[in-house]
Amino acid sequence: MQATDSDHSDKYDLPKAYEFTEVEQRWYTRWLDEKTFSARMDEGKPAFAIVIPPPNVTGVLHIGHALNNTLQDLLVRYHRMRGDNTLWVPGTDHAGIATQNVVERQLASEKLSRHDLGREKFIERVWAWKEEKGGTIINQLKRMGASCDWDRERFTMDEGLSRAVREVFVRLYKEGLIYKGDYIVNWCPRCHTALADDEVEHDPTDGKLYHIRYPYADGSGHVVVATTRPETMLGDTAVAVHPDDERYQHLATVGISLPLTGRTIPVVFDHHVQREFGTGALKVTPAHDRDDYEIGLRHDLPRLKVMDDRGVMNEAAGRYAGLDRFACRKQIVADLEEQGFLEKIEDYQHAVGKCYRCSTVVEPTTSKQWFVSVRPLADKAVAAVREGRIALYPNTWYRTFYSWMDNIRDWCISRQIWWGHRIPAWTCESCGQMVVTVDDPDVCPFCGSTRLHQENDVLDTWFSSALWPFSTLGWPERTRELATFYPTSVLITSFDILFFWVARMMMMGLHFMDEVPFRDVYLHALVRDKHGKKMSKSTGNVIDPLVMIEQYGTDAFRFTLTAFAAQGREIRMDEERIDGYRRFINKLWNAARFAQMHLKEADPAIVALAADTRGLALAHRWILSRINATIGAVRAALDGYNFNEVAQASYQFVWHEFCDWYLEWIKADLSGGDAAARDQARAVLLVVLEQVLKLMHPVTPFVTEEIWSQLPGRRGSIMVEPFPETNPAWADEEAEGTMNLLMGVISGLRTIRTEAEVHPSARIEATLICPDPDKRRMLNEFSAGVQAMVRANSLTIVAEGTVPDDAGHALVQEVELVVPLKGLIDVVGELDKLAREQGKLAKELERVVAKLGTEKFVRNAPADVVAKERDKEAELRARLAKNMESTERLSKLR
RNA sequence: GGGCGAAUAGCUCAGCUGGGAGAGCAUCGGCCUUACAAGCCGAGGGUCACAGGUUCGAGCCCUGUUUCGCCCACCA
Repeated sequence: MQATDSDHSDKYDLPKAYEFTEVEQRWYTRWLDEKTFSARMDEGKPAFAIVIPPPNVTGVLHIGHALNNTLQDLLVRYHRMRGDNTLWVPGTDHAGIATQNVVERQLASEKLSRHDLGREKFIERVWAWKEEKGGTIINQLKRMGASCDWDRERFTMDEGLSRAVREVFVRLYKEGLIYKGDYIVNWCPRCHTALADDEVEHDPTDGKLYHIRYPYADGSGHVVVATTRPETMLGDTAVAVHPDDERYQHLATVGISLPLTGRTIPVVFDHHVQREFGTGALKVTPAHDRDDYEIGLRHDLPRLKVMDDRGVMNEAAGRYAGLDRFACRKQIVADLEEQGFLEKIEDYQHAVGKCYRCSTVVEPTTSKQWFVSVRPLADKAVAAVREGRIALYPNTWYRTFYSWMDNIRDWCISRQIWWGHRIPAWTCESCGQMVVTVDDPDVCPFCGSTRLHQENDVLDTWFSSALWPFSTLGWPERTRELATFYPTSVLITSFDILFFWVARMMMMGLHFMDEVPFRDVYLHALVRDKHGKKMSKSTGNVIDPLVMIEQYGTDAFRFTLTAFAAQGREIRMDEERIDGYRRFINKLWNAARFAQMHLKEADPAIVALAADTRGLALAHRWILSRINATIGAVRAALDGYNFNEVAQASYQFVWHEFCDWYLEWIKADLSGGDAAARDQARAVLLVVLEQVLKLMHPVTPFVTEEIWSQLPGRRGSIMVEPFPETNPAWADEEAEGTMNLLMGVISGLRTIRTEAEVHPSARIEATLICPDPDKRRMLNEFSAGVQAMVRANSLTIVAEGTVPDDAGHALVQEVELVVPLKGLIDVVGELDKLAREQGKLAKELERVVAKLGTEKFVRNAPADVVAKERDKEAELRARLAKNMESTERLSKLR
């Protein structure tokens, strides 16, 4: 350990401040060397498996990944310690369009395009990129402390997974669940590919609404249609109106003369048309608009494509051919204007679909694409969720899940890019048959021709990730891993890919494995900045996990993420909180340092002393009872995915119970002359510290491992220690009750000291007036402890007495605290405080009395609630009386 | 248009099946009390968005309203 001399003192073996950087590197390396993360394939034990949501191979770790992987690691470490047969499968996704874009940008800087290289060379180039740069995010996950079984790392395009993709494609095709069809899709003219519906983002955009006169074919008048995209009128093949719209009934036989082209198109009647919008007449362009496409189907309208793949007008656009779609729009508007067809132009805000990768305005267009018929697959997924075979956390997602699944459309799986799984379908150029096989065919099975041409398209990236839970375990082979770990236990992911990914894994898993892919789905929140804004580079509010790790340490960062991970939709990350938890980690470190100072010479055998709980002194029984409660709370929180409560419970215990009270209380025993008391304190201190470390290990693996390794006794990794279990012998209500009284008295006396501005190092004399004999006995028994904690020279405990005029005074659990303070009392301030307190007490008492006076309350409320109210009344009356006494007493001093 | 979520201390958030409003940070006062000044001891601070309702009792359940955020959707 490299620490400066000033950080050390001879007394301690540990440096004064926790040096996380060195500790983290040292331990992670060692864990890897010792293969502590590897699944032990111990089939006799319950299996616990998680597959990582594979980050894009192009990715760099952002705070969402950090959260996602912290929560997974938390569960994995927890279950590993519980002795489960635990596996966490890591890996990355080939991320078709994203990765292709990265490499294309690289090429562009060399003034090349992928077409200059050709398909094969280009793909080689992408692989080369992947080998060189693709490991970034994996290394970053390691910095987070992720305990994945790295020997099992997978990539969606590695050999086994590619095999699984082909297998699935072929089977679905043979079952008739994959088909190729002419369909309207979202086309990105820049990426040159079709996009799935959910790959299109709709941004509100300021545009124009053009009102155009469409003359009747017989010249008897015109109808006005409104459109935001006038260039598409070249592809209009009808005008639609609502069937019940009386204004247009006469048009059934007339027809429309399409401006600028003179083509005659029919008027059709369709319920889709909103009568209230504009003039209630809608131009129909089946080849370039999704709704119009549907209308076209219903009325058997021709589909006239007027643009090509690049968004440039084609020959069907007549004299507009060759113009870019937006240039064409201008020209059309100018021409309409000139020829008197333009009625008006309005400013108009509407949602424009944009490519999620490059933000180019998407062009709906018809083309040949491959689809999965999802209905039958979706039904299985819905059934599994309805029957509780898959549970969603938080449960608010059920409704959303069902409504999405009910409205699901066929999934367009073909992409016109090169990087990805090329569709395993060949067309025979001799006989025209389609051949779909897992292995590349040499000859056409229909005619024996060798002239086979494979589809150019690749599959949507999500197609391979939909198979992830079983493809990573070796499917289609029937591996031991599959038998052992499928279905996986839980999927932890962000809710924004519930439909992209989670739902599709359910469909594929149920279809091919005949079993759910995971039993639980935990959807965590999106991380935003502390004002609730999305983090983005342009806003400059990005919190970079690696910077946080360097600045505050991985454990502090992980603890923060855990503390924020309540079951909600958003997390507002505040860097100050990370700093706060860094202090917490340091606090734990120093508590351990203190313990170490007293334990390093201790014989590990003393631990046996802690087993006889009845023989232990109060503070020890109390802390064991508290750690026991904390263990229960942490386990329950982990089992219910209430991660924030895991953090909350450990924080509260470590800082405010273990450090603030217990360590202070046992200091006297640890360094006092009573050997028996000292050994007992050492024993319980060690036991509790061990429990704390194990309990916190899943959240803060590094610091706990480091401290663990320094404790007396021969020790292996804390990672494989059994996770703490509640112990009924530790639960001790009596000890807790007594300690609560003592802590209350101590706090009360400290308050009196502070308010009278008694110097912290000055000693006081105190008297406790305690009518209750039981409490009096307790106070007498632990008087030495109380005196030490409040720096009192003497503590007199009496059954009754009067309070001198010139004394600090308080009432705690029916014990009066009296501290004579000659001339130190701020009489005016005290009176003021008493008056305020009196007001509060009186008001509260009034409420309680009224409540108890209500017959219905006494009759209807449970007995314990009523009893509680009665106790409260008595207590309030007593406190009020004491308050008045004090007021009277102090008034005399004024 | 439909759906979902949020609104609690100055800030960021907990508050699980209804039974005396909590934490961290920030603020104020006092302390280098030998584990930790990255600390310790103490104090102040809230009409639980608003209006109704159910109930003996509501931050929590119901209805409506406002503000903010997100998702879905075929108003060109």
